[in-house]
Amino acid sequence: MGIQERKEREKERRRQQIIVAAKRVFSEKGFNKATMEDIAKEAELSPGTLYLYFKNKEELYASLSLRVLQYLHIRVSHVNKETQLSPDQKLRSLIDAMFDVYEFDPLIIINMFHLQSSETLKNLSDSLIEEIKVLSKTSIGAITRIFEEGIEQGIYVDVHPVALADIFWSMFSGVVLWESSKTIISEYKKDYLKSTLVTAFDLFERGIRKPA
Amino acid sequence: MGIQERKEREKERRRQQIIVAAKRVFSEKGFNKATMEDIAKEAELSPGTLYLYFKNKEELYASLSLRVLQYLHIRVSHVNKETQLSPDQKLRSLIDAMFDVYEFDPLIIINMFHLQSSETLKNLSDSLIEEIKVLSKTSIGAITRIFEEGIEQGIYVDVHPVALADIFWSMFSGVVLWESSKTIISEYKKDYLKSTLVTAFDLFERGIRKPA
Amino acid sequence: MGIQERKEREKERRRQQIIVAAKRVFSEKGFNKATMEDIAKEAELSPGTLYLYFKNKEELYASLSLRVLQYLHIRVSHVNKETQLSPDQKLRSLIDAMFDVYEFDPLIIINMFHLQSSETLKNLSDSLIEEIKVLSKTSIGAITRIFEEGIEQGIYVDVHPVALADIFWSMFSGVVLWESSKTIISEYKKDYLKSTLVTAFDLFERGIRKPA
Amino acid sequence: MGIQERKEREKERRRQQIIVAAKRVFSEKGFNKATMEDIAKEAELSPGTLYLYFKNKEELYASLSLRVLQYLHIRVSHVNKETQLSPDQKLRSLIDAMFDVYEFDPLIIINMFHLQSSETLKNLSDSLIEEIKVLSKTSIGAITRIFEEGIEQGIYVDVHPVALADIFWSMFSGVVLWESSKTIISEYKKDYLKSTLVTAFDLFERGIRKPA
DNA sequence: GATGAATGAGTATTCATTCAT
DNA sequence: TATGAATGAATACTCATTCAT
Repeated sequence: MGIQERKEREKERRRQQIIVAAKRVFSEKGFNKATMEDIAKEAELSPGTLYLYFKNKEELYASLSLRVLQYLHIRVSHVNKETQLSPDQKLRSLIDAMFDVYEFDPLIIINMFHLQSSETLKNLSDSLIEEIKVLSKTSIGAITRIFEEGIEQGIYVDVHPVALADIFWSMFSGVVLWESSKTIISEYKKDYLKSTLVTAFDLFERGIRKPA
Repeated sequence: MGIQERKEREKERRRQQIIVAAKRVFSEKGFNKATMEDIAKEAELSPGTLYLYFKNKEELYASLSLRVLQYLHIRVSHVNKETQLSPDQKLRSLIDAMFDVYEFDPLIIINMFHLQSSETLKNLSDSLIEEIKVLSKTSIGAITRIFEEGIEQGIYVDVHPVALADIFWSMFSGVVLWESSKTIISEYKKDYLKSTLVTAFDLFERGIRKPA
Repeated sequence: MGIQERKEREKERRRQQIIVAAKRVFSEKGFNKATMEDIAKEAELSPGTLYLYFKNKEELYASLSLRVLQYLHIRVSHVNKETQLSPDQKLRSLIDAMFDVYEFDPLIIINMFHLQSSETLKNLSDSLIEEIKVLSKTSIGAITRIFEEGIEQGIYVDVHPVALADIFWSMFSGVVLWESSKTIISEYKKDYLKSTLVTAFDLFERGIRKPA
Repeated sequence: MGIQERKEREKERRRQQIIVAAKRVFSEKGFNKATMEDIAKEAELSPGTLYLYFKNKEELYASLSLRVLQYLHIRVSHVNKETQLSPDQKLRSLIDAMFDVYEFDPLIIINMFHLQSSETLKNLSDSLIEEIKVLSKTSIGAITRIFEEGIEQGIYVDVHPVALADIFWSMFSGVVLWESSKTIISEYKKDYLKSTLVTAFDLFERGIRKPA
């Protein structure tokens, strides 16, 4: 391992250290109430150091969403590569992947919608925006292809596969968001979320399957 | 009309004037980038006046969500009162109501999740929090009853009706959120949202209906 | 009683009503934390009405001090007019007057030093400033004359009588201020104040009396 | 000198720089009319920096009084330690100390009464309040002991020594306050203050001394 | 690279004062 | 006279960001 490479590795380690701290702080306080100093303290670094690794607060925040997207991308691409699986088996696999995405970072999905604000996007570097767009597009693309296959094989109803993919993702994030917010506003339990997700995916499957 | 009553009316008019301005400004800039001065200017009032009608910025913001909830509540309650309708017809009616909710304020649904933060709730008056909770609960309750009926009559699959109501609402808000964010992140069109909603509700209906 | 006169009387009643309310509020909250609305509420009037009787907040505040000064003036002048009294008897009388001044408004003496700020004086009407100056001067003048007499008669030590009057007043207000502040900063009791005043006047008397 | 120590020193230097500026600005404008920006400008620092050294405006203000109290404490304690001095000599020494306190900061004594407001105390950190209380108590305690000695030795009149100490301090601050306020309200000269203090202390001494 | 002290622009909120009714 | 809704100037305080060390 060359010196260059070791440095790269060290640098990446620091980035992760910051990201982990940021995740904790943002999760607890939300974007606005969380201060860069809070995050620096949590990461046991100085505020200045944060700026060596992230252009600004918005970009640090966005990179958290990016991590989930990256994870989603990996899992979903993998499902698609298993050519020997039937569409049904792939959908099962996809749903498993979604549960893993949720386990990977249950709270950050909430925050992914922060990205929507065009005011937010203004402060992100073009390369980061590009990466987010590409990951979003390819992940949704991979999901789309699963449904496409099912439609082609006459198993799923004849609906535009892109719409199916969008609805699939919307339902997933919608349930996560809604159940998370309910835990605060009303008295529902968090454990309830997973069972709701199971039911939701169930309904979805039944909804897209062609009647025999 | 007595003087007292006229004053009440005038006061309510002012509140609406502020709410309308706030909606515009918050929609355009988001909660944080929107300043109270922006809103005051939009409402053609002075900043101080805003505070005669709303305790603080958070409460002004929350009252926007409240309006949607109130509208939702009215529409959904109404559906439930039409006892002569079959569950299927009620579901149709409910879906129509959701479209109207969306038309009523397409952007503010996004903001409803701002309420989730417990930091935000701290700054709201107890009475406002109470009202939000009650409206949320009764609206979801009314939706739940529709599904309950369908299940009792053996038309819908035997799933906990509360879960159905949650998924119904989650799917709706998930699609609205996701499509809204896509219009910025990628190049999809806004008009696409409605057709996605139609498809989503379609799938949902098919998913919950018992196979013949 | 003519209409004119009745109006005058009514007007004076209102002024007193406001002054009494202001005294209560200023005493409790201090000049800065007290708002004009607080005072208006206490007086069961509207904020606007306050401005019909007092130019501004500073002037309302100053008029409280003026009242104490007026009372002081009356009491002290009266002592001086009793020509049949010996200097010693007059000093006794003066001390009695000081106790009455303290009883008249124990807290407002604290506030009299608010007048010192030239920034404050800027906001007072010339006539009010003039009145304060005249009352201060004549009251201190009357006190001075008592000591003057004692010195002339060889009873009191040969010190400039104006200085004696200043020290007399300073000691009085110093004790009131100090004991008031102590009740908050440390754990002394308020009742202690009066006995301290008694001792202080005692010392003063002994201090100015020529040794036999 | 280690780095740690140098930093400490630098930090203390900054605190003093701010305190000196604050003293000037508060003296000139009073607590309310003085703005944090005024003080920052006077200190040639940014407003934000002030908050790195002082929790808030009230605490910055209180720390000025603390300085006088600290100086008073040092001087008064020192007097008391000189065991070879007679009570009379100690009183002389004490009076000299009071003149020095006055020279140290003639205007800030006025402000010490700002502390009295319980509203003000609310905004101070517990540790600062504690320090003020302790300094007040021990300083007054030291003064008390001087009088105690004189009473025990039969030189001074038999009055509670705590009351003597209170009156001594009240007279001092009363004269300073009154003469300061007179320089504005009427046309007296500032130089007059010192001679009044001399006379006041003189009277006090004569007052407490037992007749031969 | 890392630090953390300093910055200073930005803003929610208050409240004395006004004025149309 | 009296009102009280509306004003809008004023300001304490925060915090993302920078940069000398």
